[in-house]
Amino acid sequence: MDDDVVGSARLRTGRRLYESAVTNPADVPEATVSRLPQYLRALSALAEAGLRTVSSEALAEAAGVGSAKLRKDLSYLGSYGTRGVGYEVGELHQHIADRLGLTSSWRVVIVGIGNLGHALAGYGGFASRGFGVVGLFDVDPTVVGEVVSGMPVRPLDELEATVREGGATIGVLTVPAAVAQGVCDRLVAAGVTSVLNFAPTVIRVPEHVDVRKVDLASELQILAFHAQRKAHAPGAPGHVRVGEVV
Amino acid sequence: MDDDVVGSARLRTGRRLYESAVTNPADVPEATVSRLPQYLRALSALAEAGLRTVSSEALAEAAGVGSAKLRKDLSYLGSYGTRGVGYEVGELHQHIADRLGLTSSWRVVIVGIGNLGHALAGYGGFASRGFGVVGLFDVDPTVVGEVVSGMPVRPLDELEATVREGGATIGVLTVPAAVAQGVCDRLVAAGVTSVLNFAPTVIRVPEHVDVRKVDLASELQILAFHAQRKAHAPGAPGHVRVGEVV
DNA sequence: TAGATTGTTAATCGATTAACAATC
DNA sequence: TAGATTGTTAATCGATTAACAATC
Repeated sequence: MDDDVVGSARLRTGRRLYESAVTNPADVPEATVSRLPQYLRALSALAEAGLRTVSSEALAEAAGVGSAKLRKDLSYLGSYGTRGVGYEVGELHQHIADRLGLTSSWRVVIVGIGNLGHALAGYGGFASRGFGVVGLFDVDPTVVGEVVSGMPVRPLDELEATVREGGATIGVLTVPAAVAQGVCDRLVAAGVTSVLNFAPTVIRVPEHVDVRKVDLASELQILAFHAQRKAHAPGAPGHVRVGEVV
Repeated sequence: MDDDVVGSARLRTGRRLYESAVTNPADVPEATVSRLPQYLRALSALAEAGLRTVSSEALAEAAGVGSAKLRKDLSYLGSYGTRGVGYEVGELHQHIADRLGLTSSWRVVIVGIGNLGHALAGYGGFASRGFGVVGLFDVDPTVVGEVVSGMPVRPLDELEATVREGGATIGVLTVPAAVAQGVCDRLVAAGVTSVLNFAPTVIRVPEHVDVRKVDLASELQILAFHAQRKAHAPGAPGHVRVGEVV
């Protein structure tokens, strides 16, 4: 699990000593990056089902996208398919996992061990995918000391020391909105460069830090928008166009 | 809270009897829809801070976007600003809330009361935003009957009856991937038309049903991709270009 | 070789952005 | 009126899609 920094240069298959034809990670479009985890999951499922090779058509179906999009996405990573045959399931899985950095071991801290923090700390998907939780933190003295999934909840004071000693680079924020920015600043100061923010607020970070936001309320509101759109659509039951004489 | 179907036609401000110039909800771009909750949140914060009016520049700053994008987004909803002045905070909040359908009361069921289901059931943001939880479900007999946030967990058998009687149209899936499709099918058959899927699997639904997916593992993997990109970037410590003679 | 399927091209579509005329 | 700020235009950018030449 502990590959070195130039991990992707390793020559597992004995092919491609020079990767000049392969796109740089920086050149992979963001929309493509966001779909790589889906492809990885689909490939895992296909491997478990015993398949050795898969066509772009079948893999796309399993991942819930169109086959043209899938082939375009994979083309950004390089050419790992065989015309007339398809993709070798295990090999493609390995390539994508490499590109996603899942062959490194990323160290994660979770700050805010409320309901959601508890749920995330107990999430089995961390370890199996190259993510190791190295610290759980909370301010609440009644929560501090509690053991969650085999790991004690520490006081917030110990945040910086643990991040530094544990070498954590990913921070998960499950704190109230009001304190999210402050906690984030401390994480960044201690060396975290990637933040997954569950707090319902905008947080600002220096340019070298990545933030992704997961927002339950927003997701529900977007669903509500479309539900309302359906209800108001012409032809929908009870729909009346504004200004229309009924 | 219980506005009727033509709620957005109500004439709160006495203006705009005919809305012909205003875009249909169907015409609001998806990217814009996904930002409306952020704007709503920013407006709430500004209102709490006592502001009456706000410029696109200041609102954009609070929402974490550019001002040009904000003005373009708002233009899809209609013209609620005043040139030379800005937007009236309360009025704009009301308009966006209307468009998102938050003045209706959406009924929600949550299926799968594990760690994450617990967290969501206890989430305070539901009620305050026009979402009412009308049912919690699990298959596990040791969980069924437990009272979570004042509501008893019911056996899965009662899913259809509760969805129908409660008039739920939104279903939240916090079940294992293996059973997600089956539970989703039952939700849809019972009348749910919007699904928020936390299960790490692709689920298929009829065309009239909306699905949004929240996926912790994917989010972490996307962060890992960018972290790896940073580590491999030219100039990064320890970076060696593939094929380069060191 | 014939059939199958990739990888790539080019057209289309949708989103972002800067600039500025309209107008309060 | 003069200053400020919106709403819209048009250019640019990025993502999607269908079609098909390349090739196994």
